[in-house]
Amino acid sequence: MTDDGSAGTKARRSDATRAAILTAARERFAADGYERATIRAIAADANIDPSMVMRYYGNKEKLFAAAAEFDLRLPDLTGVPRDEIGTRLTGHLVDRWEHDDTLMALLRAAVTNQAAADRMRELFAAQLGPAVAALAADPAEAPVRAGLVATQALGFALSRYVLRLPPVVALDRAAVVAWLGPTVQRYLTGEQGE
Amino acid sequence: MTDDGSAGTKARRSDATRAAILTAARERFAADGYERATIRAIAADANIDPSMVMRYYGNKEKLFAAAAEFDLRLPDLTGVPRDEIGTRLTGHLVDRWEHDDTLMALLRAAVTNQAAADRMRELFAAQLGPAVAALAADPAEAPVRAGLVATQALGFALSRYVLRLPPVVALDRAAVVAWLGPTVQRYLTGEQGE
DNA sequence: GTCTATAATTCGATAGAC
DNA sequence: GTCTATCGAATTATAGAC
Repeated sequence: MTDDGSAGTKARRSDATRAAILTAARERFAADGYERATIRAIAADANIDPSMVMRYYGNKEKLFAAAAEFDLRLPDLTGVPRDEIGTRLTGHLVDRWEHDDTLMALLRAAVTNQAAADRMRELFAAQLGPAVAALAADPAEAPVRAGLVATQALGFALSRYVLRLPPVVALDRAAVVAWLGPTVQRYLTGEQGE
Repeated sequence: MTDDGSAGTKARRSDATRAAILTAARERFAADGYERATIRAIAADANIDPSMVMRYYGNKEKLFAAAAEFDLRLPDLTGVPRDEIGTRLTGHLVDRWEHDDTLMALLRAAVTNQAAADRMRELFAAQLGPAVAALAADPAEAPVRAGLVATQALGFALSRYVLRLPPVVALDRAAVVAWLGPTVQRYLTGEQGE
């Protein structure tokens, strides 16, 4: 990041090592949580020496910060038919959970690590919040609606990927969207108590 | 438990100590999760020597098992008007979260500890599952419905008490019931995609 | 850039005096 | 029953040789 070297196209040898460390870190943080994911184990997964992790990322906290960088990549929903945005958003979120370890790392770590919880709050405030605000009739209630969507999205991920509640694990993608989609739809566009 | 002594009404001195340990353990496990809740810290909270914790409960795992014993105390919903069971169940669950550290201890620990996750699965299978089955038109789909209720209930608790997402923390009890009640109602008695 | 050696802590658990 | 002392293991992090 700080030194581009002489050739712009030539990747430094260390870049591959850095990337390998990040991948291994994401997997370990996702599988074990913050405190049980050790630098030694991450280094072993990346086939390097533990001291290299320290050299590249300074300490465990900064390594986590780098590994937990995440973009929800929310699609633009303003053009979608209003009664379909719940299912569309639900489907997108399921796909993001399913194919990227980063959200799992963030979730598992956020339960026992303050910095990770801060990051998670920031993620929803900076990414989900604005997306919901763009859809809301009344911008003032956008934060609440985004928060409600978060409860269902996070609860689904917790139940399916962390706790592995059998009936929740058994649902296929279509069933998840069919069950959770209307809930998300109501949180985005509906009213209390109906 | 194993020795009643000579007088049935006289509590042994050790009973108070055991209870103090359990209370402190629940608070620490709830606040810090399984690995960060140390036996030393629990003993300090209970104003006793750390070795006493080991003497009474053997090891950390058994201490957690004792501290995480929990009863959801689900009310009988069979007499409640069918369209009100969602709000009734939601209100009850919020109250259970709010006034007992045990569920928080279980949730925080379950994210990084296998035994705690097993306990959480067992809790829902043994307590929420049957209650939902008693209400379901088709008993075969009761587990799925109970699982869906779990995703929303756990996601709410995670967002409000663990991650402390500001918009979710700001909701008062009535708003929580008004927003989440209909969701739980649909999971209990409704259909997919509507 | 890479690795060895090790410092400095912290934790669960045990042994044994009183 | 209670406490002191400590073991053995594991962790993050650093210093320094090559």
